[in-house]
Amino acid sequence: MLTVRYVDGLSTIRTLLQPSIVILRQPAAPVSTGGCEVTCASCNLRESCLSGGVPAEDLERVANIVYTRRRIRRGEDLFRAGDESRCLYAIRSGFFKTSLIDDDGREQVTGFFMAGELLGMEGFGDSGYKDSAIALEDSNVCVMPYSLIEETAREVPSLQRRLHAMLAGEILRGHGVMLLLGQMSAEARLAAFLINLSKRFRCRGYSGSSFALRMTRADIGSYLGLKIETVSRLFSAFHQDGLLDVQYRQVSIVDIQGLERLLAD
Amino acid sequence: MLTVRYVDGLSTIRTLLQPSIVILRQPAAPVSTGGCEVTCASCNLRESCLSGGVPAEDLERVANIVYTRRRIRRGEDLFRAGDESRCLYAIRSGFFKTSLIDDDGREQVTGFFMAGELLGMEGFGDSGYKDSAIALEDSNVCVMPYSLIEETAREVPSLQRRLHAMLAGEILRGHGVMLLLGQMSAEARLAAFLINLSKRFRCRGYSGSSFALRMTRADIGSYLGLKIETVSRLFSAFHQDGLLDVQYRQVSIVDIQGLERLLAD
DNA sequence: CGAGGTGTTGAGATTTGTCAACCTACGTGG
DNA sequence: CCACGTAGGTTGACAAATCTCAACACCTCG
Repeated sequence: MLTVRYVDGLSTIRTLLQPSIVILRQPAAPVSTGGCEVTCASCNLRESCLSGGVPAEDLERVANIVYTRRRIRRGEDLFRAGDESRCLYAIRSGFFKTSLIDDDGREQVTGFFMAGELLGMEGFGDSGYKDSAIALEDSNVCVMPYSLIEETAREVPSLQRRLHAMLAGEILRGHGVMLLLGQMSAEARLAAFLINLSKRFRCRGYSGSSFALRMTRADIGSYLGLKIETVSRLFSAFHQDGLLDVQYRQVSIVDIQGLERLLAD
Repeated sequence: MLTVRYVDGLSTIRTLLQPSIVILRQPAAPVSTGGCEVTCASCNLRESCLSGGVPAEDLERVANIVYTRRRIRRGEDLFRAGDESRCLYAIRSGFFKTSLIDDDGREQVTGFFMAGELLGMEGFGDSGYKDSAIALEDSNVCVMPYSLIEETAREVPSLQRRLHAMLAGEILRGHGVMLLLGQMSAEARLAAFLINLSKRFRCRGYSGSSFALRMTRADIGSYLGLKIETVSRLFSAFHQDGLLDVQYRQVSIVDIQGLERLLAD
């Protein structure tokens, strides 16, 4: 069974649809979003998204994978551990965190995701989601059922390659976080985190030196394996050392090279 | 370009082959390994491997993905960061670690892999391997070029599903390690590690309570984000607390429930 | 405009790391 | 087959990093 949720006004409604065959019959015409037609071909996030590297002639087939779009308000979840929905999500706008909660109630934030990035890759396969994705600001996503992706990937090799590359990239990102958590000092972890955010904002055309953090100190701490007091103290220390200006969530990187030097610790 | 290595006697020879077209022409008949014909259908690791869940009628097609087999001696690498070989490996026998080395020379062991498990999933996609896989004992692997896997996956949906499930599973495994590194005490990390090893040995028909560690304390420490002295002290403490018997690499779990209680710390 | 969530700072405790000495097993070569 | 060298493993004393607990400040949102 495939569960698709959509947001209708204030309430999140879960609707149980027929399995894939129904979805495969969807005409999948460009979905109108507030009167503005959007397809992959006209999306400025195309290259960083699932359609990246897919030649123009296959773009329409890829665009048809987008079964619908969803708006998620800040604080709401896109999916949650145990959900039966079997979809991949492309972030059109907004910001998310994903996290895993273990039997003893400990939360590990496993990643932060922004526009053009994919969410829900870990749910591919039989077992459904084991983690949750929560919007840290009002967001829009393209909803792509696994079944449709797989059907299309069988017929469009460039999409298949891209999908595999994205999955492999997510595995590698995980390895990088392991290295961060396993080998780096608290100072180096926060520096790496800020440098990474900075780069990702810059790639999207935003300022890489001045940005607002979308997450709390608790989220940062969980992601970096540190307590919030430690995170807070490190922000203060970086500020004192002239590496950045911080005012709550507003961060301006003053000395990026200074931050990079900290990575070695 | 696709690089395939094979072991011939004592030396590892790198042979540059033509790209995928050559490989696709391989007859891929059952490869003889020391006089014993092996295919996926007759392999007792089939269900945990890439062919898991693939119905009998498709098994031959999946078996044909195995381009060759390789023997890796203890200490040798199966692949290394920067290698151009683009293959997935199924471990037929033996034991491996994978690790990532950063610019400052820090090594993070990202996983330990045993018979029936896949290696090299993170290399799918364009960028090649960024990490290395090193044999911790003499090992045998099935070599499956990505190009062949992808071609077959387009035609055999059950294989495609399985592949995606394996990739997603590897992403999730990474999230679990993040939780371990980010939230758990040293004690809990080692306990979790031993419990995990125990389960995996048991699944393979070996004793889950008594086994030989294939890796050094340094490998364990790197994987768990701890120094070797800490790992060593924890082994001694577990021994003193009657949780296990340890003699260097030989471990016998005496009180598995006691170990499980430690997970909460 | 007030309450609760979020963030900061300090003092002291705890965990883990560092450095150093030493022990043990293994495998290599004589 | 034995001896020896070396890699791997253990233990202790001490240092350092990070956490804990507690008090308080700020800011945002209803």
